Amino acid sequence: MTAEAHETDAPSQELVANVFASACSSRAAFEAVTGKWASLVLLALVDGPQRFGELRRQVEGVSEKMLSQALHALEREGLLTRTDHGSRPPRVDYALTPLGRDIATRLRELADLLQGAVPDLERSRAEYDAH
Amino acid sequence: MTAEAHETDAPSQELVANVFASACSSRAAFEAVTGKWASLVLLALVDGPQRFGELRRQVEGVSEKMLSQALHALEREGLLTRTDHGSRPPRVDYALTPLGRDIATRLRELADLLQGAVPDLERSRAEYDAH
DNA sequence: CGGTATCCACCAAGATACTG
DNA sequence: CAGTATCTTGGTGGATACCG
Repeated sequence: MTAEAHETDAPSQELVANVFASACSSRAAFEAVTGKWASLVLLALVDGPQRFGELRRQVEGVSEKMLSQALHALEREGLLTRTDHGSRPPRVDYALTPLGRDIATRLRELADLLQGAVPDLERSRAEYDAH
Repeated sequence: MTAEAHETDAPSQELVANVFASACSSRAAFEAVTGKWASLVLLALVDGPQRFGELRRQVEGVSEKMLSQALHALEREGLLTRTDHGSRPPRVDYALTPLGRDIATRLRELADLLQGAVPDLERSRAEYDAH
């Protein structure tokens, strides 16, 4: 199903996509994009293409397996492209597509917001934990 | 640690927060915010406060347990407030804080982007799956 | 360098039942 | 209505080893 139909017997699809609907494609894409590692990978690529190893080093804590999975998933969604130069030693570059760039830009804003709010966040947590 | 220190023996903290650093508070907040259910809850509250049951119905597929956990986590981060009216029958409202609203707004933009890109996403997936 | 394959531990999360 | 408690399982993701 391309978009959500809230009318019975709707003749055309494409009425309105809805992230809240568990069957909507945008919900799946949203979950893919906001995934633990996928979001950080998108973030890392905002400033330009990167190689596998560069990404691995930049995204602290990611394993090769998880990075590989995240890259495949994002490529599948059409958010990034994989370019194998077929050289020795091997060189593979990952770059954002236009859609990927749009999304990554929003994630960047989100991250900037949170980075700037670190003192607030820590105060709030401490207060909550103190009951 | 409040922010990341990339110099050895840095005398003051607060240099620069970095989502890529696994020990940075902003990374934890980022993961909390982009969590599967938390992000949808924030999204649902953009248009105003909601009750537990309303959220449960709007966020399709969420269980009471997961919703409860997500709400507690977001309250801890200071992104939403819980208001118990202490009445019978019980009524509890959840509303975004200013910071929560900022974050939810970015998530809204992200969701809008993805909802509008549904046809692209589905085409890309189909092409990828066909090898 | 840029990955894949396999094994396995752990925990996120669903189902269910119960309470104020 | 607004949750909490307990149990159970399947998938996530880390560790390790190996391949082009």
